[in-house]
Amino acid sequence: MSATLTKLLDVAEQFCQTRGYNGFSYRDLAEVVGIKSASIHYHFPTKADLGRALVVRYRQAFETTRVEIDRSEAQAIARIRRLFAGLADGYRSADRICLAGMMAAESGTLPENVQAEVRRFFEENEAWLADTLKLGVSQGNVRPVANAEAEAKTIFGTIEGAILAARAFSDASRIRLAGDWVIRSLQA
Amino acid sequence: MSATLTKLLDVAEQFCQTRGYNGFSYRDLAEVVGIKSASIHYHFPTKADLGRALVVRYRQAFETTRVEIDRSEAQAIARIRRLFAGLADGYRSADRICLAGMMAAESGTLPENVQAEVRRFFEENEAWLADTLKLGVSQGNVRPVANAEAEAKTIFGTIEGAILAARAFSDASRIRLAGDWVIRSLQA
DNA sequence: GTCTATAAGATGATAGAC
DNA sequence: GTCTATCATCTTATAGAC
Repeated sequence: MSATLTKLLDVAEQFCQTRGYNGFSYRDLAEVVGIKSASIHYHFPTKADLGRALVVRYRQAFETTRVEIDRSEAQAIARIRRLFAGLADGYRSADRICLAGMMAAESGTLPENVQAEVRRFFEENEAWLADTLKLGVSQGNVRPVANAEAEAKTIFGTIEGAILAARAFSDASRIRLAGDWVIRSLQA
Repeated sequence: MSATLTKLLDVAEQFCQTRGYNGFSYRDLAEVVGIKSASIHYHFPTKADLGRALVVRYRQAFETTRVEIDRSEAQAIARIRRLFAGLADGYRSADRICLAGMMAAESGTLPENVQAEVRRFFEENEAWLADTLKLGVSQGNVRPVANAEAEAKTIFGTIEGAILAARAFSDASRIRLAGDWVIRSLQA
């Protein structure tokens, strides 16, 4: 992967997480990366191509994160906390909300194949959360769950919503608050 | 309030909840309302004026909703359910997410005074939720809460996040799921 | 209140040179 | 890979007639 391509994705990701897919242009991108806007079309013929590449990379990064969490952490509760931290990471560093959360809001303006990648981001994280909930129950740290898949959806949405509110208030503590609330509820 | 003004706000609200503040133009608006885009500037000189008017009206509508809930419903749990229903209403009718949730995501591109109105929307609903939680505790239907204000923030964010995910999946059941989860957690 | 006309600038995108 | 040049279209906004 070329250095320019990486830089394009890095800057576009930041723009997309802070301003939205409809909130930045090839020109904005070009100015920061240091090439002309026409040159971006060499790497991403259409903006839809760029949008899709952004979600795919973001999704894969979280896949890597989850694998790393599973490798280094045995306890389910600790694993879940680590996923929350991963989601909050971007926010803390530069007021970035979750890329998939932003795109979920913008769904109505996105090409269908980009929307599909956004859904897959949710699905993969929720599936992992469901499995981890079951693990927690078997470890005795999590209260019995009637429907792990359903609870996983709500839990993931809770963190996504907390990040959204954190952005509105420029207050990262809302993410920690939500994480603590979820964990407490799972241990009750 | 003139009929055109109301229609402008109605259509703009729908656009804003489905495509975002940056996802529609005066032209889009004009086509649906049936006047020319230049005429919109008579009602809202700048798009920022329109954006602010949208949040203010949305905020006031929820104020009215909360007053009506308090008037007609005695039980705290039932009141909270009604607020959730109010938030989900727009979604069910036309895939609309919460206007304030959308704008929270788009914060980075919004004028500061619009952002302030968005924060106020969160604050007012969260304050009401905190009061209602305390009421529920005194009624014996809600478990003791250490910090009602903090819990209210997380609960509100949970519903906002659920609406976001519902949009991504075109699946309104995610909102009901989150509401049930919150209520169950409050009764545990 | 709504129109026509118009402006200055932005936007995504293409063609072809280097 | 990146550039210049160019495009058609869209965007917010203003001036002035009706």
